[in-house]
Amino acid sequence: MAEGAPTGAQGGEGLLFLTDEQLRKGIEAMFFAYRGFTADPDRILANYEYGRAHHRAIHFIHRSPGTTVNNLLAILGVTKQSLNRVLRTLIEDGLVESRIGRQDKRERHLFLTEKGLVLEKELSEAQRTRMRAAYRAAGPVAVAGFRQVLEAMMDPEMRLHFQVMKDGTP
Amino acid sequence: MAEGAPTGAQGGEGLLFLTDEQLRKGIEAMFFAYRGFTADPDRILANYEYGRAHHRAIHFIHRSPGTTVNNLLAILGVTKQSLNRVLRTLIEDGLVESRIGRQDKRERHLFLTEKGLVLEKELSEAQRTRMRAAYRAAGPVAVAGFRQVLEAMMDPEMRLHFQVMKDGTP
DNA sequence: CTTGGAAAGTCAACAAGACTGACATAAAAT
DNA sequence: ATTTTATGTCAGTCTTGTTGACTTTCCAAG
Repeated sequence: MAEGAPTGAQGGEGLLFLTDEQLRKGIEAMFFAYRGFTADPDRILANYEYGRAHHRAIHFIHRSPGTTVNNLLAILGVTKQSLNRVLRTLIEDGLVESRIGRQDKRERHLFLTEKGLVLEKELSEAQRTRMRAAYRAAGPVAVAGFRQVLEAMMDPEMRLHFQVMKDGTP
Repeated sequence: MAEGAPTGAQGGEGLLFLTDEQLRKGIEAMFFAYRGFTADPDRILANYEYGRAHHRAIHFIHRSPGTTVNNLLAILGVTKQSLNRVLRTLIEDGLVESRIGRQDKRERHLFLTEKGLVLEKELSEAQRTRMRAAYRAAGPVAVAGFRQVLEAMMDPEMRLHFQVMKDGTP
């Protein structure tokens, strides 16, 4: 198949096509696609001397302005020390602003600055361009399936973070 | 999914639903799903003091027994120094066998040993189990779409590596 | 009001896994 | 005979992750 659509054994109820071969192809597809998925931002980040960790922080701060460090930790699944190093450089470089919480002054609320928004846009537009091309090539029905499988593949805890974000109310 | 499937604007020709919002959801879905995708093998590898790099080498050697180092380099997209470090430990530990080529004696052909096959099976079964659950939950049509979008997202060069592998003739 | 504990930050040390660059060896290709 | 290719290796660097120990701030419960 030049396409990855299970051809013959598919009609029934989605049992026959779950061969180890089919699953292995899915696994490799994830591997190769994720490489493509990160390739464009990685190239951009190299120009700024940042890495993927910076991109992730920028993405989720943009996604949920005012989010706390702890929130970010839960989403990113790294240690606070690791995140802190990244955040510190972003704050020093003036891409992220950290505001002490008004109710709880222990918390830091994170926002992108103008400069941060510029880099965010550069990164996300590169990534969206590839995603858009893939979506266009595959078509709407395929995209719906793509999203369904990805969501089913997440850890339940991550699925919550994801779903919360889906309706735009962080 | 609860939704994620573009509902209204989808019927037409797959243009209207490509909003930045939809694309951003796809980007986050990739991020969270890839985390789930690697979580189970990562846990297993930790017990053996191996990392993801070892898993990748094991996977592709299993996939294409007798593959050369150069082949592996092209597929994995890392430097030879990086791959060599991983291969060396796998060979030392008796998981991988390196045989000098018969036609071209410069080449090393790589094979999993019995021991290597055991770890490969443990890793791939964990990964397949998650993939199988996701496929079952989403259904065959979704799986076809999943594969289509992933393939469209790959770099063209990687797509070649992937397609070569799809028909079982490495 | 005092104290316990949570949230955040910091410092230090370390490891995996990527990178570059330089160099070595063997064998194939020219 | 020379060049190119395939592989391996040494040395050094960078990013990003880890643990562990410790401090500061501050909310909240006793």
